[in-house]
Amino acid sequence: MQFRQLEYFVAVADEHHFARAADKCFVSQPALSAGIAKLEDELGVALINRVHAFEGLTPEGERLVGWARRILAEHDALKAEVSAMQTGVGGTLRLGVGPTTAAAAVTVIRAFCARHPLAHVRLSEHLSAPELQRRLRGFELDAGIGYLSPGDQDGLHVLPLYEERYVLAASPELLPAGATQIGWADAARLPLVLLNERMRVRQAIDDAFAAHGIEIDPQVVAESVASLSAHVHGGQWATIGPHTLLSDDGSSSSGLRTLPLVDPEITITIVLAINAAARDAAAVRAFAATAAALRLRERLGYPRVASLGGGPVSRP
Amino acid sequence: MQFRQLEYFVAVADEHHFARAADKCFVSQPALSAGIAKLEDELGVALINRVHAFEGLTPEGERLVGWARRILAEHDALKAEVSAMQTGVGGTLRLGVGPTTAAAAVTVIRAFCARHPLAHVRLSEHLSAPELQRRLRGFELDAGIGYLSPGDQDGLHVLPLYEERYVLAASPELLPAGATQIGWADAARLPLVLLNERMRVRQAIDDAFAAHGIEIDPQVVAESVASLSAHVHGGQWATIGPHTLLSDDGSSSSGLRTLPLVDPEITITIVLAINAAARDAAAVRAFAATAAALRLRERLGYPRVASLGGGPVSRP
DNA sequence: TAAAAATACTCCATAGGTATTTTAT
DNA sequence: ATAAAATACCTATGGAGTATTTTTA
Repeated sequence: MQFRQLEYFVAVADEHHFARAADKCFVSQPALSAGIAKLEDELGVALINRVHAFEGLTPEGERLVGWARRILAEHDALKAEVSAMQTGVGGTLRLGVGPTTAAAAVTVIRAFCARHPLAHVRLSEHLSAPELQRRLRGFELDAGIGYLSPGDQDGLHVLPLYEERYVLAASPELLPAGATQIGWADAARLPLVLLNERMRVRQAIDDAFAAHGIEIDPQVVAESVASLSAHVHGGQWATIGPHTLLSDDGSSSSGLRTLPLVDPEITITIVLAINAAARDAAAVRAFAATAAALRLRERLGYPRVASLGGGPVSRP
Repeated sequence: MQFRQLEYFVAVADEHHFARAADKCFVSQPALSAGIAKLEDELGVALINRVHAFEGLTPEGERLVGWARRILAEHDALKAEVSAMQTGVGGTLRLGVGPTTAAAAVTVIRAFCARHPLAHVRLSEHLSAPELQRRLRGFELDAGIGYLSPGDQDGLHVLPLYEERYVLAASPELLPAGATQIGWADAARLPLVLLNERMRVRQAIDDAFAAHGIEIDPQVVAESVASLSAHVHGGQWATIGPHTLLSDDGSSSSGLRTLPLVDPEITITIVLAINAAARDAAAVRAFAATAAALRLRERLGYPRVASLGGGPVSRP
């Protein structure tokens, strides 16, 4: 068995196509076919169903591709360990982030890259919590930032980063004059644009409404925070989202107001999650250390100072 | 980089000798030397200090040998996964056990081998708690049974197995007639043979004595439970140890008596520990599942039925 | 016909063998 | 002299290339 053959196998599993996989591996198609055949021969089991075209992995292949990814990830980690000892932490960290965690991710990535100039980060964004977990467990990602319910932490290392608070954002004219906060029942009476029901944020919001016996039916259902912002800035809708994304930071001071939602105040803990088997890799250790040192709970805590501009403000 | 080269490197790290390492790998000494040289060349770093004989690993080698062991372990795990799917769980599980956990180990191993006839177990015995941890973390062992203090569990998966209770064992003539238990202060007045101070068991015993302001100075200090038994069966000494090893099970009914030690009763939790990165291997999963299913806490609980013979007794 | 994978075949890089040398104890 | 590792040199396995075939859509 060779590392090369495992790469071929994983490439085919990813590309669903022998010739494309071969391109990705910078070898000819017959070379890749031969490599896969050799691997199957050595293991004594078919990995890929193919009659005259790719038709998916066999059950054995499905199981083994995870091991192949793991071994390749640790092969990379070994090589990265050498350069980490010689020229500092380098290599590429594959980071997945949840749909509403951009602020935290940016903060950590900025610090990480500043401290480790040779390191690179490859971002996978807009990952739902289950997808984030799947990719972490399958060694497709090195680390992830997002929601993770306590029951989903098996096999992962979890470092809590900060608590996400929920706020309502809208043009001032939609809101009661002079209000400094708003209850869920009042929020339900506004024309709302919300994320779709598959997102963890939305589920938390629905739960908060449900606690008041309210079933919400937003006028607009969106798929990204950018879309939320666009709708809200038009002035016709209000939205609900994490304070890290909706609080006015001065850069887009279009007269938008944000009010903390109360009764109840809901929070979601945003964590850094790492596959337990991958945490020893140099870049992963460094990323986790950076994230821990940032004390995001203080930097991204609510309430933050609005209209000061210039990003997060650290408070004693 | 090839798996073979990593094997060569690990073999040299283990054997401290190129020719012996080559034997272990079933290749000629020059082939092994060339393989190591190739690996060092590819990584761009010296792994082994040698002028005209082996002189230890370089700092880089020291760090990388752990990665090499890990990758090789997972290489084995991948191959084992195939046979596990085809012919059931097989391969060899490298199990480390602490100095006084034979009873638990035997019980689990018996069940594991019965359920998975193709699987083999390679035992490393008499491992101190720190050594057990070191080998688990260094991928030299797949699983371990022993003591593990809560602070030492980072990077390991821990499954509590049962509570070890401490008893005093001696010939009846050394003990107060009719006693059903004995206090630490009374135990201190007997001629004692104990394990040495480096063993976790002994430390717990010393702590219990210390709670009464007693500093113990046993007449005999031994290194194995077998030695304890031999001394105690001679009739001149009493000893203190875990109930699983000292309680009379009928097979050696030489008139020995065991009394539970009280004031205080001390217990130590015996756990199954697994490297977090190794727990997905088929044999390791199977071993952990077997151990969990055994409900050792009930089977090895104290007090157990003495003088019935025939091993552990399960109680409702 | 076009597209996808396997087959045929050639080539050469390299892992591994044996024999020998180098160097230190 | 002995032991340990490196070097020299040879062999052959097999990985990778190009060209081609096979098979289905």
